[in-house]
Amino acid sequence: MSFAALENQTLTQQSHSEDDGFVAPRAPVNTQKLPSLCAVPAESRLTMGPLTTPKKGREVGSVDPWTPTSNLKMLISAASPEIRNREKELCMDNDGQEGLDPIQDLENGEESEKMISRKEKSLGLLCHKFLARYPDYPNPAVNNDICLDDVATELVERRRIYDIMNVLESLHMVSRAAKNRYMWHGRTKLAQTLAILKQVGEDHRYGQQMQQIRQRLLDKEFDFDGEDRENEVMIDLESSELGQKELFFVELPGVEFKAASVNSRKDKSLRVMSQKFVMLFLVSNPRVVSLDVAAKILIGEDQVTDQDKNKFKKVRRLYDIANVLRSLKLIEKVHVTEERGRKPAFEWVGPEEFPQVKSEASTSESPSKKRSVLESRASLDNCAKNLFSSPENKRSFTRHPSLIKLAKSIQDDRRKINSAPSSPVKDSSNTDFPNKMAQLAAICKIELDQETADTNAHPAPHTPLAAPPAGSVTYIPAQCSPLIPVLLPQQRGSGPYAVYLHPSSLRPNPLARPQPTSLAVRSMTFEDKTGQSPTGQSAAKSQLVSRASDVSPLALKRLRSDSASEGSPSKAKRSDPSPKLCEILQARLKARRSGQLTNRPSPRALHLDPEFVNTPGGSAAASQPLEQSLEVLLDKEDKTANSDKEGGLTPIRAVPLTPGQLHNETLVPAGYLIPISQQSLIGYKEVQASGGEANKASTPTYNIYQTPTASRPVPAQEITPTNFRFHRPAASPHTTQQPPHLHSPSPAILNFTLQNLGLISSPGSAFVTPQTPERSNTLPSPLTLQQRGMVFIKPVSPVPVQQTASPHSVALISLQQPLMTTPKGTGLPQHSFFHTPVPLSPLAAVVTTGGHPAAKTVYIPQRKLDVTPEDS
DNA sequence: CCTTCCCGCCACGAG
DNA sequence: CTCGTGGCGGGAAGG
Repeated sequence: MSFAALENQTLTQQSHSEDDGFVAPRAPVNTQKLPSLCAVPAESRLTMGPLTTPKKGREVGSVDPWTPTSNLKMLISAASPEIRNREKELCMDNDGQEGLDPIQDLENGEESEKMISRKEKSLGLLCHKFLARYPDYPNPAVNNDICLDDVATELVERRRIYDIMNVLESLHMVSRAAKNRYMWHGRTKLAQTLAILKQVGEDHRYGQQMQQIRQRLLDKEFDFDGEDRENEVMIDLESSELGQKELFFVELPGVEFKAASVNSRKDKSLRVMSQKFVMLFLVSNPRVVSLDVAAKILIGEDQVTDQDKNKFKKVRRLYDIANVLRSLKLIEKVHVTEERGRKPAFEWVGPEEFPQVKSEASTSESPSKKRSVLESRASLDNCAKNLFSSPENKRSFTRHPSLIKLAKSIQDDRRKINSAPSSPVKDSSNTDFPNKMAQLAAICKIELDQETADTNAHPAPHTPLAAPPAGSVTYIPAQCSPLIPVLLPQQRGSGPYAVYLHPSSLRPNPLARPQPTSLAVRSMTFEDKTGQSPTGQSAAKSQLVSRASDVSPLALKRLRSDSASEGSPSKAKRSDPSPKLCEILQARLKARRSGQLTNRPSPRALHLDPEFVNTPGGSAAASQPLEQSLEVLLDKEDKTANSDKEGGLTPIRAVPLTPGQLHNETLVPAGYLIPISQQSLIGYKEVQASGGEANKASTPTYNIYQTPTASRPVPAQEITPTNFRFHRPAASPHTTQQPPHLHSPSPAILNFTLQNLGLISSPGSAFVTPQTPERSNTLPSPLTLQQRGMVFIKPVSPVPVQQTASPHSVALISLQQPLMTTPKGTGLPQHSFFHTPVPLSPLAAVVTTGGHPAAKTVYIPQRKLDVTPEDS
C-alpha cells in the first residue's frame, strides 16, 4: 500500500494549523510529513489493516519526501490536519489501498477532510504504526533495540511515543534499555506477563472490588444527593477500597528494570495504571470492564472530594491506555447495557489462558542456563516492583515527596552499583550484557526465589544480617505480600543484586474479606483522620468498611491534602505531615546499609523506593492478606513496617511463629537490592549446572510460595501465575553455605521448594531428584509448611548474618533485615506515615497487636485462592 | 450535551 | 542549561 506519498505537507494547504504550532519542539521531524503508512514491514503482521489505510498519500506535491524509508511513515505532524483528514477520509472510504485516495486528496482538498484529523492522530493508530515495525515474536538473537529517535521520526509526536512505550512496557513488550533506547520483546513475554498480572489482580481482589463498585454505583444512582459529602465520602471510600491502590509495577524476571534511571522514579502512572487495567480484565469473568468501574479502581484514590473532577482527570489516561491495548488487540470497545443505560466498556479479546509460559525470557538467557526448569522458575519470580506512589495520586501522597527523595537516594545508590544501563547501555557491558547479564539475572532470580522460599519457609533467617530489629520482620509472605525479589543483573559492579520489592498490593485482599481484623481497624482509623470517617453514610456497606480500611489511607491522604493544601493539587501538596518521617526513614536506611554493608562484602541492599511502598502502603500494608492471612498479614505488616521503619520496633513480632513461617517481611517496603556475591553466584551457577536444582539449592532457598498454583502440581510452571508473589526475602543464606544441605541434596530441595513453592507434594521426591527439572515444573504444590521445613536451610543465614563471613553468602538479605537493621530510631510506624499521618498511631498500635497473633498462624498461605486454575 | 482524547505546556531529573 | 521523560488538563472533535 501505500506508501503514499506522503504528503508532504507541504502543502500548503494545510495550512493550518498545526503546523505552526506544531511545533514541535522536539521534533523536528516533523515537519514533513510523511506519509503514513507505509509499508509495513512485513513482519508485522498486521496490521495494517487499519493502518494501512492510510492515508493517503498524498501526493501532493509531491514532494515528498518521504523518502527515506519509505516505509514508515511518518507522519507528520505537521501535516496539516486537514489534509490528513481528508486522507483519512479517503482512506476510510476506500480504504486502503487505494491509492487513489490520495490523489483525491490531493486534489483538492476537498473539503472533505473530515476527520481524519483527529483520528489519524489517535494514539491507537500511532501505536499500530509502531507495532508494525516490529515482529510479534522477535528473534532474541537479534538485537531488538528500539531507538526512540527513530521512532519519533516516523511516528511523530514524541510525547505520544512515550505513552505508547509506557503501556507496552507495562506488558513487557518492551523494556527500557537506556536513554533513548528500548528493547523490543514483542509478545514473547506477553503470556507470562498476563499470567502474572492475573495473579496480582487476584491477589488484590480486584474482582471483588469491581463488584463492589458496581454495586455502589447502583446505589448511588439512587440516592445521590448531590454530592454531599456523603456521597463524596462514599466515593472516597469506594475509591479507596478499590484502590487499594497501590500496586506496584509488576516485573518479569527477565526483564527487570534495566535502566536504572528511569526505573525508579516515576514509574507511576501510566505504566502502573495500564497493568492494573489489564488485571481488571483478567480477573473478571465476563471479561468486560466498563469504563467507569475501571476508572474507579484505577483512579480511585484520589478523588476525594470531587469526584467529578477527579474522574475526569484520569480518565483521559484510561483512554490512552485503552487505545494502545486496542491496537494490541487485547481489548475491544463494547457497550454494556445496564439499567441505567449503556455504558462504554471494553472487552478482553486477548488470550485467555496462558499456558504457562515459562519464560521465554529465559530464552535469551538460556543459553547459559537453561535449565528450563530453572528458568521457568525464574520467570516465576517475576517480581513486582512498586511503583511508587502512584502517580496519580500525587495528591494522595502528599507526603511522599520526602519519601521520594529517599527513594531516590536509594536508587542512586543502586545505580551506582549497577550502573546499568543508563543511557549508555552501551558500555562495555553491553555486549556481554546480554549473555551474562541475562544469566546473572537469571541466577539471581533463582536465588531470589530460593530465598524467598526460604524465607517463607522458615522463619526468617535472615535476620541475621542485621536484623537487629527484632525480628519482627517476619512476615509471611505468602500471598500476602510478597515481596518480590528481583535481581538485577548488574554487570558491573559487584555483582548482581537482588531487589525486592514489596508490593503493596497486597492489601486488597484483605478487603475482600470482611473480616474485621486489623484492617478494619485501620480503616477506621484512617477515616477518623480524615475526618470523614463516617462513612456512615451511606450505607456503607459493610464492605465498604472494610474497604474503607484499605482505602482509607488514601482517602486520608487525600483529605488531608485537600484540607491542607487544597485540593488541588497536585503536586504540591506535599504537605506532608511528616516529612520527618521520611527523613528518618532515610536515616535508617542509611544506617542500615552501612551496617549491613559492613558485613557483607558487597554490600548494598538498597531499597528501592520505599516510598511507594510506604506510602501507599502504609495503608497498604495490609494489603495483601489473604484471606485468612489477611489479618495476620496485616499484623505482620504493621509490625514489620514498624519495625522496619522504626527500626526495630516491634521486635516483637519478630518472632515468628514458626520460623519457617514467618518471613520476614519485608517490611520494607521497598525493594531492596541485594548484592549477591558473585561467588555465590557462581556457585549457584555451578550448581545449576549440575543439576538445575542444585542451584537453587545453593541459593538460599527461599521459599516462595506461590500461590495457588502451587497447589497443584501443575505442571509447569506455575509460575506464572503466581509467581511472584511471595518471595520473601528472607534470608538468604548463602548458598553456599547452607550447610545443611549439601549442595546436592539440599539444592534439590531448595529447588523444588522454590520452584514450586508449593511444591511439594512430595517433597521427597523432589528432593530426590534433583535433576529433574520436571519436578520443578510439576511441583507445584503448595508450599506449605513442609517446605518450610525444608527450609531450614535457610536458617542459615540467619541470624547472625554472618555476614559476610562467608563470602558466599549470599547476600540476600531479606528485605526486612535491612530494614530492620537499621534501627532507626525513629520509630514511627510506617503506617502512620503513610497513611496518614495523622494520629493513627494509637489505633495502629492496637491493630497490630491484635494482628500479630493471628498472623502468626497463618502462614502462608493461603492463597490458594486463585489458584484455581491455574492456569494452566 | 456528553464522550473521547489530542495537543502540548510544563515540571522534573539526568547529563 | 539542555534534553529526555512524562504528568496533566484544556479544550476541541466526534457523536
